[in-house]
Amino acid sequence: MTATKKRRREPPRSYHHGDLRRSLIEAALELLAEEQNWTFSLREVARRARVSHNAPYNHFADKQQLLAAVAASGFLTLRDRMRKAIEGVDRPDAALVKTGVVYVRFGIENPAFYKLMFGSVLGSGEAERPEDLVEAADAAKSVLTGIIERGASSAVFPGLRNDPKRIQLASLAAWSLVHGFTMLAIDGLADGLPRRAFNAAAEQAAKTLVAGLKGSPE
Amino acid sequence: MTATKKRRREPPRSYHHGDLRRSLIEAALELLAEEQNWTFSLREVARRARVSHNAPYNHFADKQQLLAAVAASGFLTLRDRMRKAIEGVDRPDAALVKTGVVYVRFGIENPAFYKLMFGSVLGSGEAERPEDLVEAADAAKSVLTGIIERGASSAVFPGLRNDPKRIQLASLAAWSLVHGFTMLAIDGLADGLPRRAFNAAAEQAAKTLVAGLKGSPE
DNA sequence: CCATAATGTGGGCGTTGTCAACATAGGAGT
DNA sequence: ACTCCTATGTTGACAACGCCCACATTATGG
Repeated sequence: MTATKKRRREPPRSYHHGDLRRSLIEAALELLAEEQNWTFSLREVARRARVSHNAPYNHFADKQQLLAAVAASGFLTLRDRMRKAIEGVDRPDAALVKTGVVYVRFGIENPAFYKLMFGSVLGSGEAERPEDLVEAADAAKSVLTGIIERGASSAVFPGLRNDPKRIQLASLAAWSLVHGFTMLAIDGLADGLPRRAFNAAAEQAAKTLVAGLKGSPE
Repeated sequence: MTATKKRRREPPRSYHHGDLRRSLIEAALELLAEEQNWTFSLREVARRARVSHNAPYNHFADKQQLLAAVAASGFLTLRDRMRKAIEGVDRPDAALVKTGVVYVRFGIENPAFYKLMFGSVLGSGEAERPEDLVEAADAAKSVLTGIIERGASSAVFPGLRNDPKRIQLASLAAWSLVHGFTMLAIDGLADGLPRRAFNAAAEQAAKTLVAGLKGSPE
């Protein structure tokens, strides 16, 4: 697919839009950033993209599916940011802390976006979870898991004993910590921490967990 | 002439309801449990309580306020469960682990309820957060904080040095861990852990953090 | 005993999500 | 080139929603 399509100079003023699917996702992202929630209507998204209120249904089965696509894109950019953040870092313990800080910052800087990623579809009680979304979420998690695996195999985290089961649990704990921290910070439940103290607090929290991983097994 | 009053009859179901406010909250809880989300309409809640679609507005400014009341009640029962769980436990480290497990279990057993507590109002981008709700959330958190304070003053968590600032951060980290773990578990992102493994996993995660707290300061 | 607040009812407005029917454009096969 | 198919867009409609209004009914206290 994506063979070389004829690049018509004709701008998308025609009846057909060109790449409406992407436009809709971008419009949704705009609204999300402006209103800091996803209560905007599908019709409003369509208006932004200058199409009729029913055009979106050619690309998304319903509003949920559009939100799911937005959420998936969020997980992917989050993954990329974490990857970039640890490009030069060798020590797994340092990398883990760094990743946590970047993760939390992403959430705090895009609160509504971050909440949407987890809140709009994943936990909405729908048994039907779009494949793309779950994949994207796993891709983000795999950054954490990868670091912990390296730490386990290089004996930086001796408590894990290089045991896949323990590694899995530790990764889950790490994700839990950063995810929970981010959520609480966004929700304004992180005590009276001033805005710029979040980074330090996140770093401290991550270090506490890493200290636990460095220790011997219980 | 038309306004003839027949007030000799007095069934318990009079024009006024009695305690509609509570009934509405209970109806909302029912719907929440049944549908596992809070997309139900305010009118549906009113129907459950057998009142007109406008009666709720005498007790709640809007739908959000009703959900906020439901959320607040959730935080209070969560607090109670945690308190009860550690009634006989003396050692702060054991109490902390126990509390975490109970916390996670509450969330997993009432997934939609738990998500509502954090998702419907707190993080909805509204600057206006009902006082009751924030208070109730703090009350739940205070159980964790209380344990960590005891651990700090009794030198079970020497890393904290009995320093209020460090205690605050550690409490936040603890809450982050259990909150994040619960959310991920609810969202089905906790790997392929079988349902009954959650307890063990939660316990392990909590222990890892506690191990970090027990260690010396960095 | 009645004025007034508290509480519940019915009607209505503008908007929403989604369905159905129809219109248009671009390609594939002949 | 012509036709037909399919992807994609449009308009129209409907029931349901949140919330506002005016009004009805009860409770209360001066």
